[in-house]
Amino acid sequence: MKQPARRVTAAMVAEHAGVSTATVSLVANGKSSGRVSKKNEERVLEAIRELGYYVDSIGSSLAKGVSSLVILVAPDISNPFFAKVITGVRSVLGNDYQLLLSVTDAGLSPSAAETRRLLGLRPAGLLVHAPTQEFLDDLAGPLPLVALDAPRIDESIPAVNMDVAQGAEDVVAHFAKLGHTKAAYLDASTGTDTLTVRREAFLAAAQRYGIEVLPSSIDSCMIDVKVASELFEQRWDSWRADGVTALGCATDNHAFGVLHAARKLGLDIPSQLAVAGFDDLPYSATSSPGITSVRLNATEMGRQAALKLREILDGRSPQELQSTLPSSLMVRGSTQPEGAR
Amino acid sequence: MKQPARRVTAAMVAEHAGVSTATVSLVANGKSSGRVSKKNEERVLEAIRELGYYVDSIGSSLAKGVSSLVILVAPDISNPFFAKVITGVRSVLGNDYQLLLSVTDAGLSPSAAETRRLLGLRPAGLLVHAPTQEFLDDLAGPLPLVALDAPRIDESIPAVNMDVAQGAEDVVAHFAKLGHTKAAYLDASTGTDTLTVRREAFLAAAQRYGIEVLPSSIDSCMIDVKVASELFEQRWDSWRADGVTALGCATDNHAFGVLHAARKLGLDIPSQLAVAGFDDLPYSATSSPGITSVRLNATEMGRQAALKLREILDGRSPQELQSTLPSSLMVRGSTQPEGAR
DNA sequence: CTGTTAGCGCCTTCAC
DNA sequence: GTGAAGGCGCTAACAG
Repeated sequence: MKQPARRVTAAMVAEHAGVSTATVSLVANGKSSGRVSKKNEERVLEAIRELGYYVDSIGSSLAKGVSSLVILVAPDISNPFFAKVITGVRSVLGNDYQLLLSVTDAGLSPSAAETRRLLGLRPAGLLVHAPTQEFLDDLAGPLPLVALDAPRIDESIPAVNMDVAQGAEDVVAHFAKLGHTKAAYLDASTGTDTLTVRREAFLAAAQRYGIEVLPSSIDSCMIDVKVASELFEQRWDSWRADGVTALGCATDNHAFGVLHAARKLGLDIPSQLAVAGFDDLPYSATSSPGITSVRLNATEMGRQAALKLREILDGRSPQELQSTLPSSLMVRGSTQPEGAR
Repeated sequence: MKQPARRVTAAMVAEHAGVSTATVSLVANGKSSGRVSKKNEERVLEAIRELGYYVDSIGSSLAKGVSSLVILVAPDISNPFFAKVITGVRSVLGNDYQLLLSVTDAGLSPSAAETRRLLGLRPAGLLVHAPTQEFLDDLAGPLPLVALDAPRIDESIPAVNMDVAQGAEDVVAHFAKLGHTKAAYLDASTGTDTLTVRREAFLAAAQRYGIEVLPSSIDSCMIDVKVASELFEQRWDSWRADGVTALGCATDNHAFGVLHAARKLGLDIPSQLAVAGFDDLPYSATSSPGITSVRLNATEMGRQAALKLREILDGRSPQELQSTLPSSLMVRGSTQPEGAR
């Protein structure tokens, strides 16, 4: 398979095989059955192989008005959680669509300009993780789209969510059962809805369970171990003074930061402070102490989102427009000493 | 900005503004200075705003023969390390190119078919993380490309690497200084070159430093905390019998698995076994014990790779075709008790 | 300066 | 079952 100086076009293949470009198109797209004679089909296939031809998706997209691209818009790829989502998506999309990720800067939703560039690619569909309403407004079109992890999104938009509210409630119930009466909450400053829901559900549940969370015991920072560590180190004195003995974290990354700071401060987890997070990262089970965390099934979320998108792309409307995946609380050493379990 | 049913094309804008499509193209691409009258330019701008027009990159790419896409091919996105690479790349690419990630299944290089689909997009350039030679062969063209983390790649291919060999040597030297004489190595089974270099450099250094690494003390598994944990649990008895007191891990993820298993086995790290890894993941500093690890500057790698690519895209040839970034050993509790440092 | 023209590579009618 | 022709939206080259 020698590499020709020039791109191999369908026209070259057609000439080489002694057929027209229409026939080449049919064969190359697997639409030949019953429309192209066996003999010509073989010839074309042969020529394709010989010349190393592949369909130019630019020309194809232009002609068809749409590409075979599915773009997964991911505001925060640093979350290891995300790799699992991709695995799920890929398992469904297979070879029929080409999956590409669009990553933005740390936790930020794409700007309007970036959104337009995305649309300029004429993707067949979009999978959007934790979209902001603003982003969806920018999109403003009938583009097939499924949102992931978008708990408060407009009901008309297909979405797959995780039951983080239940997770937050489980955390609080767990704290209550352990006898805590004063808690703090370390929020993430990226204002995605899932984080808002986590916080609000935590606070609401706290009230129900009679756990006090003072406004001064709520703070937030970026999803970054180091930043979280520094923030906690700063705030701990005051929280301790307030009588805080339990801490809910918006993400396991925050919890890691707290663990790190605690070690530095000589603060014992969980006897002096119980810490719980969300996401159940792979590392959460293996840290020391292990982090009690709300497990979310990322692979399944990716899978279901891709399934919904395919339904839409195939012209069927999804059975359930929005679905919610269950969460479960993984109790580990950061809230409860090993022996007590 | 009302959304019309149909896509807004340059022709519509031209009509609306009373100019030709060529003028619209010039203005929309910022190439109007000195070629379009102020008056017409304003009119076009006005029309663009009014209609909500944006350049269709499909049509544009077709006409120009190349897109403004830079595709980052990433075999293993689950590595948190990777998010940093992206940050670095983005900081250089800015708005001039559109960065998209192509992800494959866990650690595998793209298949030839996937590669062709990638090429079908006519990317302006490719950034490839840990490419296999096979992948580069499939590419077979004069496409601007920069490899990342490809220590053994053909010298004619621009690449940015990290000095993992030095890192491996540092680990061994550290072990030697601590008095270890028998070590094991837990390799990653994804056969990328950087992993081969890590292992070989480790073994070579071990020989120089008089540390014995029995063939039976080398094993490998996927880059996955759980899998690594299970493998170590299985092998530890035999390694201990061989007198192994130090363990080099191909990645911090492996080291995490080992830590996890050690806790289960009641094995004390580092007094019974010293463990070191590569990558210095954010979690490595905050686990307990912290993991001694070879730090690699991922952000800088992304930045430099993007810079090289830009040079190529701008028609300049990179000053240095290949460069290597230094690594540094972060010593933590997994090899040396806190007090001893 | 500005408009016209001719493709870029492909797919989809529409005749044959 | 096949080929010729038109057009997707844009840009570059060329006339005016």
